[in-house]
Amino acid sequence: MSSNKKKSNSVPQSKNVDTIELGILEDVLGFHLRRAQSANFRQFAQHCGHRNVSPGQLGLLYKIKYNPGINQTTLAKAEGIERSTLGEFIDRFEERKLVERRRQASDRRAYALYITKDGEDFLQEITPELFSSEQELGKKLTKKEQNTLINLLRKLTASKS
Amino acid sequence: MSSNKKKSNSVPQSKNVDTIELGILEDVLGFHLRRAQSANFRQFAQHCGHRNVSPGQLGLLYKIKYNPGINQTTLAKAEGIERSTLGEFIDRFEERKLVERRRQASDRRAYALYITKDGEDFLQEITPELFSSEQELGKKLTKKEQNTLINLLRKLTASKS
DNA sequence: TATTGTTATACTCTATAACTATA
DNA sequence: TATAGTTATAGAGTATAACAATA
Repeated sequence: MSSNKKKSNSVPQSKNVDTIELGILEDVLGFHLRRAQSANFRQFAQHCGHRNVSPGQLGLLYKIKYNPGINQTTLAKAEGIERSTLGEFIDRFEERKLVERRRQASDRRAYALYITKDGEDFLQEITPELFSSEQELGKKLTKKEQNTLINLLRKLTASKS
Repeated sequence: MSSNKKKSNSVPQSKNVDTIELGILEDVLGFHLRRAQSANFRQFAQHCGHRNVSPGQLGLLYKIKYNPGINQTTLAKAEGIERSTLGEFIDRFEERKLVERRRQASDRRAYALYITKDGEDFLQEITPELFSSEQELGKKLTKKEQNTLINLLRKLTASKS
């Protein structure tokens, strides 16, 4: 190593992640939402990753649990995804015996979706882990701030103004 | 259609998206973050979609602009993605002449990244469209609420407690 | 040996379009 | 004709592992 280069310099060789300049992004809500979502994903993976579901999949399971008999088109709309996309998720849930499709006499085109016993057990097991993930995610905020945040996000996405 | 079925019923055939039960999800921050992010993505697509960049890509472009000479490993860490993933984004930016890789005499393994003139122009054009997207995203909140929301998200993701 | 970046590969999430069965 | 769901296909974003060049 030549003498005019120092390995330990007061200026770090690579900028610290904490000190990267964000410029205009600093005031862009969408940017902060993405970043928060990313943090959430990380916590979720850490606490619930071993269950082999994504946050989105878990959301679907809860929605099926709380809306028994819902059909795929309705659920897809509620999730903001295409029917074809949802169908594949339901396929995988069915393979894992977490969800059941039942044909309806009233409309034999549609499936009514139900959480199975295994699905209920699965949710029972993952729920405390989800709460751990939530706690870790929100640990830099007071309880009051967490409530404020959730309320603002609810208001942001409310379909009725 | 048999007489014991009514087409127009007081109960809608498919549940309204607004009325789907969320149960426990109602109080899960991660769920609301995902939903807000999804709303953001929709607004972004509507206002900036014709520019052929995703919110994540645009974030990278701004970061390169505001951190000229940053290297790929540092940028990847700041973005929370793998070097290999980032490399592909930079490839595409370079093909579009938005970003330039320059070899450094000081460390010939690394590239220093710079926004090009075309990249600057691109950002200049898209920025007002991003602001429109932001405005639409935040329109259900007062200006004060928007500020509160951003501050809470900043606090949530702050690396220093 | 360690680090920067690339390449090859694969998986998940997503959409679009064309299709079948049913209404 | 319209709707519920499936299938085939494609593209974006992501990661892992192995590699070359350089430190």
